[in-house]
Amino acid sequence: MLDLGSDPDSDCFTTFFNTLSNNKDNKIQRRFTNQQIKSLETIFQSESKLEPRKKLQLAKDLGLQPRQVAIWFQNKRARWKSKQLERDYNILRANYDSLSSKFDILNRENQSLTLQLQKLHEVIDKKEKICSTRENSKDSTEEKVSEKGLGNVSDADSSMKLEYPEHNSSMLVVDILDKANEDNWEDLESDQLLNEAAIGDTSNQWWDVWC
DNA sequence: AGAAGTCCCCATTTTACGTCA
DNA sequence: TGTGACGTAAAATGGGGACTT
Repeated sequence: MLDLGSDPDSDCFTTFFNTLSNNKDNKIQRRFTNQQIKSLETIFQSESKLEPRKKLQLAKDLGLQPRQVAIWFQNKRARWKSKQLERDYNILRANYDSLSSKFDILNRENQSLTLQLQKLHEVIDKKEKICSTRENSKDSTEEKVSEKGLGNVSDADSSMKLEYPEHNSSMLVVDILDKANEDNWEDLESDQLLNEAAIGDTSNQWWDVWC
């Protein structure tokens, strides 16, 4: 290997070296000059495939064999394709990461909502049992009063009225459901609903006024 | 229809050259 | 400072498919 100690990127060096190689081995030059590369790159930017006539003209202009020009364009297309593949991969990877992140957020939200729903079902069941017990006990008392001749009580009066007292700090579950039934229910944030339902305030729960 | 020529793509090899111990 | 091993990019090769004549 010749080491001339000069800038290997300079045209002078390359030309000189190629000349040496040509004279020594009587072969065509192996490395193209910077000027040749520049011309080839410029044309490649506008057309990645060369027409035969243009190829011959370009080879003549650059002092190369037409076959060399054709090979250069083939290799250049391969290199460009490889780079493009890398760019596409990076774009797809970024999109995937973004979607994956969103999926994780939605998944966690879904788990949280499922848990909250389960708790609500448990509370409803519990309260319904309590209501049922109280109603039975009230009915038996009224039967006793009626037997003592205090008058008949109409069904309407005896039926339990579901009255909601004013409750500023919490939203009733029916309100939540009404809200969810609106057209824009998708806009409701789960956190908002949970906050409005005052799940965390055990001293003043909406289900305390259920009966 | 099929043989010959040409071009291109693709995988692979060869070569040039920089870096580092 | 010289040198050989190694890695990498570029140039070249060869096989095979598609197309034209």
